[in-house]
Amino acid sequence: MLDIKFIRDNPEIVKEAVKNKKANVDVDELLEIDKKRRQIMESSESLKAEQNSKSKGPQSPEGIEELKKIKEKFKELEGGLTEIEKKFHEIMLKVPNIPSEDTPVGVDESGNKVIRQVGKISGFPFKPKEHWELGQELDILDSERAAKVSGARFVYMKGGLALMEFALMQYALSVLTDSGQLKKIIKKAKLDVPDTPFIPVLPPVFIKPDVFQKMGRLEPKEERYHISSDNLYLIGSAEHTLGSMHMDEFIKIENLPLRYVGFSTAFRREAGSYGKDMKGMLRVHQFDKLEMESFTLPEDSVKEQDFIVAIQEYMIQDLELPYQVVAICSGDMGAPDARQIDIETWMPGQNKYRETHTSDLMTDFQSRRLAIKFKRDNKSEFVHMNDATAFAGRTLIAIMENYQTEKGTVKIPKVLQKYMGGLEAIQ
RNA sequence: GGAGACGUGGCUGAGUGGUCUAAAGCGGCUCCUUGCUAAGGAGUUGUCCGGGUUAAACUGGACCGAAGGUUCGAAUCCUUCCGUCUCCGCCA
Repeated sequence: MLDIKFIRDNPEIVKEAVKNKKANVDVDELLEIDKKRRQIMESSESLKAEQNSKSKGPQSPEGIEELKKIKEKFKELEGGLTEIEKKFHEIMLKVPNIPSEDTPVGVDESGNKVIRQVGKISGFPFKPKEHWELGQELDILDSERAAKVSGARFVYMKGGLALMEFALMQYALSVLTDSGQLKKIIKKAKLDVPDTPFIPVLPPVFIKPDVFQKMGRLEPKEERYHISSDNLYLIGSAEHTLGSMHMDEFIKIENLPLRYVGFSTAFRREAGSYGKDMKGMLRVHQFDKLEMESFTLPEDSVKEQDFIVAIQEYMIQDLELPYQVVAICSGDMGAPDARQIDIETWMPGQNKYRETHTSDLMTDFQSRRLAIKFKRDNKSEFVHMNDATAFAGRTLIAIMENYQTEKGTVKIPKVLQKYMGGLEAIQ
């Protein structure tokens, strides 16, 4: 949510953002409703002030009659106010965040800009297979039985693949929780951010509807799993319950930046992607993800995102995977984002870069709805929030396809071997 | 899931229809005194939404777990929900 004062003072900037983000919001209507809302508020509040001052202590019968009249008038005004506030709030929730200045303007993914490509795409002396072929042949990925038991877009991950997921997560945790390694990353990327380690968290995977709404992640609802018996949603990312963890709290300024790394299963209905990426585990209803979430001072949030991207790149480089960094354009980014940067990792089987990581700079868009603040010079301000993928299941696809051999086996990246009992290949 | 108790400011805790503009204590902050691993005194104290202001000052309203309701008037009465605790049951 944006600050209504900001919208009042900068209607053109907001209109531009609405247009570039393809949001369906009438800013002029919003401002008109805001004006009306404040008018009603003023008259209803002064009426209430009158009522308050007159209703002190026991009343004479005439006094009660007079107060009854004030009450009736007040109720009438208040009814109108409730209605208009509801409308006001509805539109406010739809206003998207303002894209950062360096966000490319564009209507869809064709407007995204590749910032850099890193790592050499290695040629194979044979035709590289797709991950689902490798997985099936090595008996580490079973979609057929998963379909039988759970339906389409589910998988069983088995044997070396199951082990590799845990290895990947453990490797990432070892980097993110170690200030020494973070310091190295900061130095290498020439950044000026503290080396505060990420606090590991295993968050809940259920979330209440109102909290989901405040995170700006409830929509599109068709994408969410809803448990009607308890009116709860399944999260689509650990971000959803990590970001809302400090809802309605003041974070002490000396605790900023506050960084978390959360592991959870992510649930996605994948509505609207019928027939797309049906094979294997690229697009599934359920996958595991390690997610970074950080709360910072407003002036630090952009470098925080740069830092987070540097961490992502550092770890992908450690896995020796070729990738590209992509600035997502206004029309393709999420409504709560100010700046979205994706990392696409090379997948030789598909002969394409595919999205494996994303990084979202939310500025105060979420914290304003969630009321997450800090105090500075006796004033309260909203924190800024960043969230980003550390690793998700898709990275395993990139590893399988890049590390495959002619015999159809999959070698294990060096940095992961120690987390897999020294295993060097899945065969 | 069953039975019972409870939810008040940063914390402890009083308040069962009007004097609550929420007592008192602790903590925090500011100043004073004293003089040294400390003590004492005075003052101050939250959040949100309006108005006002360059910014403040100032000012109106709301907030006692949440949402509704009763009443001229609700922390206090009623309803629903959420949460916490105790006991029982079930259980990785």
